[in-house]
Amino acid sequence: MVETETRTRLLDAAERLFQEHGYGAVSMADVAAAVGIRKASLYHHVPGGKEELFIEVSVRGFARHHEGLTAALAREEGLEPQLRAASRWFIAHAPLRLLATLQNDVPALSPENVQGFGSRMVEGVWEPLREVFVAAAARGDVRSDKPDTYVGAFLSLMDGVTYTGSQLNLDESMEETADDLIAMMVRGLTP
Amino acid sequence: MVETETRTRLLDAAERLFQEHGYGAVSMADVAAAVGIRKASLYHHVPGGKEELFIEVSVRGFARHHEGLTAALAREEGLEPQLRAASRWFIAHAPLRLLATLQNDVPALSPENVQGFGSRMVEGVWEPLREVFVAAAARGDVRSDKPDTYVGAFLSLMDGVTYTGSQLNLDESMEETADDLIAMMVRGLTP
DNA sequence: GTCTATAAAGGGATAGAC
DNA sequence: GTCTATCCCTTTATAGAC
Repeated sequence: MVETETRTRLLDAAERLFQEHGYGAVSMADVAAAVGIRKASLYHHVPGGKEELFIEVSVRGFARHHEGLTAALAREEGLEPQLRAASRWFIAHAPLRLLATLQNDVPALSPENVQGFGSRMVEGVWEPLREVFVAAAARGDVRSDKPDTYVGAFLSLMDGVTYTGSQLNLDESMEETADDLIAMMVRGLTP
Repeated sequence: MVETETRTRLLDAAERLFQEHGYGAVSMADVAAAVGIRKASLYHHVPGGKEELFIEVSVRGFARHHEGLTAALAREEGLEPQLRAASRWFIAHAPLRLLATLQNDVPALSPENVQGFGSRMVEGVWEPLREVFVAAAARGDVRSDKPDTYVGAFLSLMDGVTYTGSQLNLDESMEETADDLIAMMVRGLTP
């Protein structure tokens, strides 16, 4: 799988479209138009067609998330600072669309690709965050030790932030909203 | 808009399918098969076609949410009990799919229907929950008064619970997970 | 109210010339 | 590597008989 210049542009364009509209709503013609070539030419770079294109883009994206998230988390200490760092990473690479992708796009894939997608997602974003909550629990910073529940919660909240932030523009920035939610997670709404 | 018997069965079947697979993934043939009639016959009951069907189902669903949610909230006092009651309502009528619907399905609708969908959603689920947080703030039960942020947070968390709960089965029930998340929201992760 | 038949459009994918 | 042309299938929706 050689990485030619056009192929990279193709993946970039497809990634942007999939992220903005979702897998099902993007046609190969849309991708081709974004790259500036004809639909049929896409199949030279991605013989497996649309599904391969989506998987390719997803794998690349999760690898980037793994790298960036891990680095961002390593720079901070303590639960709240680490979650804030993670939020900044997600906001800078928004929108996450994790729930929507899992519910709408993934079921359309072949079983092997569903599995591949899932494991890449776990490695790329779930595991790094899981370690944050596990470490916090080990320090006695969290009341009950349910790291997976909390990772799910954090990702749901980030999904919500990047969506509502980009749509209804409240008078807060996404970063401020994220900080509010993280404060809520860590310290609670009760004064 | 007379409510014949078949029409109701049609709406019920469509609602189940849309909720399970999303608007885009459900074809009129799927709906027809679920009802037990031919595709073309659907257009007798819903002349506006697929989009009208989706709107009809959504409006009915949000009205039901408004009724049930309001009643459930009125039975409880205090932030945490009210949120637990709301979670029970959503779990019993799962899955919510709110984020996925907003991101994947709604953009495919006509502008008027987008607006209609949005306002029904606000009236049906957002407003009732908003009042909970407003009241809690008035009682001094929440640190900072950002009801909309918290409604968004709560709904994101509920979306996550009903999804992960129905997929990866952790050893907890959806209700238990919801209680964990509500405790997190209200009292925070810090011991 | 439900049916068969069919139109019309769009989607993914391939063949083969250049 | 990219093009034009085309195939094949699915989907929404309509026409008109019963």
